Amino acid sequence: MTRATAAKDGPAGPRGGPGGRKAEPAQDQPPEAGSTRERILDVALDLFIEKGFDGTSLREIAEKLGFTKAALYYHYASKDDILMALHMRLHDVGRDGLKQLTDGPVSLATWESLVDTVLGQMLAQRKLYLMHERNQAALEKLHRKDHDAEHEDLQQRFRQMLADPAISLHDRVRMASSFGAVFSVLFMAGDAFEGTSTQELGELLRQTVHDILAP
Amino acid sequence: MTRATAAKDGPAGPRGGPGGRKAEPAQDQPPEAGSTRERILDVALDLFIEKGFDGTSLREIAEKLGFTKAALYYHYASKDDILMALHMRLHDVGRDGLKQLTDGPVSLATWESLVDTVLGQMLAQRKLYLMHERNQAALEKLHRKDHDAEHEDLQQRFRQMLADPAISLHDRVRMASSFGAVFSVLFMAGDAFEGTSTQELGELLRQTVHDILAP
DNA sequence: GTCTATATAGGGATAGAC
DNA sequence: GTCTATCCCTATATAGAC
Repeated sequence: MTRATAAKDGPAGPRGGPGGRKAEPAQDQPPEAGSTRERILDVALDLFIEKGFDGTSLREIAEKLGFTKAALYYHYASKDDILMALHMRLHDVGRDGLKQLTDGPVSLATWESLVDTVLGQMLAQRKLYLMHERNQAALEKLHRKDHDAEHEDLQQRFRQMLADPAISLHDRVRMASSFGAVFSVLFMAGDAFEGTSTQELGELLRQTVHDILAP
Repeated sequence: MTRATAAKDGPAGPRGGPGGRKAEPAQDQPPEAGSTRERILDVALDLFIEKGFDGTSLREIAEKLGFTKAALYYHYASKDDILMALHMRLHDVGRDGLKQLTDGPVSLATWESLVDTVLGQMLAQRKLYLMHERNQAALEKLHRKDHDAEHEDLQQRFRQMLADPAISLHDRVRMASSFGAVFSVLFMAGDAFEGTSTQELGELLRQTVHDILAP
């Protein structure tokens, strides 16, 4: 395909630090929108969805960007690093949603509002969620290595709540089902709902979620 | 990609068919339960779920079985062949369910009975479905190569119906959601419902599905 | 920041002995 | 049916030039 020549190749200097070279500073800086670093992620995101993480080679990513494999290593220390960066994108998105998660008991009402929040995020960041869904094995492998960083994954928290013995089995099935409703429409239906506006789809799904959780 | 040289259909192993050089049992026979061929699939199934198809090496499979990588090639011509054999297991299971799929119009009632059928199959063949869910990229790649064999996949048929313009958007969302309910409880909830009997889970899910599709 | 060239590892697959 | 040994290829990753 044609390369996305965005005209503005970023300002000089690897601010924040190009992946783990010998002794580079950490890269916790805010990501600049059109930077090469970000463009790499955009391309990788598409390929990881289409061919899977393992099925995608660095050469493919580089070629789509118009340069060679080796150049990627200036921006990311490893292939895993690219996956991790994409994971962090989702992590940032999900942080807001997790804030409303108190440590207290979960009611069907709080669950509904949680699912509503996540639904909004999924509609806005569809590809990011899709990539995660289709590369769970690779992501788990990644997590095993970096067992630092608080693993308050959305997925993990969800599963915890679904296993909460304080909630009746009936309700837990409904909770899981309501999430599955959203998930299947957005990520498993192929292009069956492609022509539908996100707004309309969102409304229909919110209503569905509500009905599933209704007593 | 696999190598381009040499013959593609390596005549290895006890599969019948053209070119099988040894006098071995044909492949279209009923699979013998405890046979090495079946044990290979059992081990591969677990590993493909845990580490993904690409993340699993033939060496790993062989080691779990107590012999070496090369021995696998007596039973299967390639790694893809193993995946395909697992896919066929599911194909066989799904055939019954697809029988009730007429070419006529789909009502919510027929959809419900279809989901009920699939639910039963999923409860009985949980790992097989889970493997498919977690290796969609690899399976799609496989399908591209073998563009023979009628691909009336369950997934494909489902998506077709969900895109049917003769059905209202509202109903199609409900249809997808009902499937997602089943899916999420069985495959996305981790071990949250591990302690629950399949019967009880089945009943709760059938009721949920019914409620989602109810007018 | 990107290139060429290269090191290195691991995987799938084959040949032929037993 | 399984083994050892080997081939070939592709992939990640590194070194150093420009």
